[in-house]
Amino acid sequence: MSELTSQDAVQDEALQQRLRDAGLRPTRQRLALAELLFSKGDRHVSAELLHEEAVAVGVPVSLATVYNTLHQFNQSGLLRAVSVDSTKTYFDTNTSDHHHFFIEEENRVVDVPASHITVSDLPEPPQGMEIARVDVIVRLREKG
Amino acid sequence: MSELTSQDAVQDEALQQRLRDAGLRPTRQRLALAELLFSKGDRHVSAELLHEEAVAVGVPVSLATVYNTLHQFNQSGLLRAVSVDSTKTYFDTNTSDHHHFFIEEENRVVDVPASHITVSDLPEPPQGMEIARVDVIVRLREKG
DNA sequence: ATTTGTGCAAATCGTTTGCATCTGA
DNA sequence: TCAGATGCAAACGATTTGCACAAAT
Repeated sequence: MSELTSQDAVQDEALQQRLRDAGLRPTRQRLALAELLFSKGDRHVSAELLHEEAVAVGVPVSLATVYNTLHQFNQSGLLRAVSVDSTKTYFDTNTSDHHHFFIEEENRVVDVPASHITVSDLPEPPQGMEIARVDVIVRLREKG
Repeated sequence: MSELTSQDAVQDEALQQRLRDAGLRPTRQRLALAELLFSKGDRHVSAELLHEEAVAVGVPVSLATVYNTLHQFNQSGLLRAVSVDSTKTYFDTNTSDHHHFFIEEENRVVDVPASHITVSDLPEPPQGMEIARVDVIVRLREKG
């Protein structure tokens, strides 16, 4: 059962470890979703899209499980939720400190190239509060 | 019918004009909602809250009309929609250029004091795109 | 064996829409 | 008069939940 020596098997092991490190059991579904999420570079996916992809590659997860999984990944730091347009939630596989472009016409989220954008002159937070994170959304429109 | 000389009547006229200037008929409901929105300083309201307030002061608008009205006000520049948490839309009566604090525990949006926050080193937008707006959300948590 | 995850369908929540009725200019 | 506005209830899309079943340690 553990005799495979292909790249796939090696990658599987890595993903399994990654899930374990996050405190999550490496189940079939979670592994499949993790692979879709993390083996194609940085992505910004919606639950619906991820669900479609999973079904397409022959892993018939339920939509509910996709939602559960995305939230678990988000909580354990494997993903980061991005709030841009109040109708859908997008999950970003890039968890490092960065900001986003949002193309309204296409409902698409894109990372701002690293190290760009400097936010300075931040105000004092109100009494007893501290800054958890600063999100910058650069909204784009077609040049006209 | 137009013999009132109280402050209320004067304010009503001002609101009526404001709606007319925005290209909207000053109907009973729109006037009532405008008054709730614009006579208490800067506010960040959800459709649900505004609806409750209207009913509370004896103006039984329907929720659908509240949504319509908020969107019309948004489109005509009287309000500005703020996307912070993907579940609800908040409308900001302050339409000037400014940014927001968001207190996650309480689901509350607060203006960042004017003139604070400088965003610099903005990246080039992708081909054929231009920057429509830059939104900064400073997410706050309780200090602990 | 026990704990944790999964699937399904139903429920929920915010928001939108269709359509008959009303109302302001 | 009559375009535009409103209310209601039904429709909607994204997300959550309850619970019986299945899989992982």
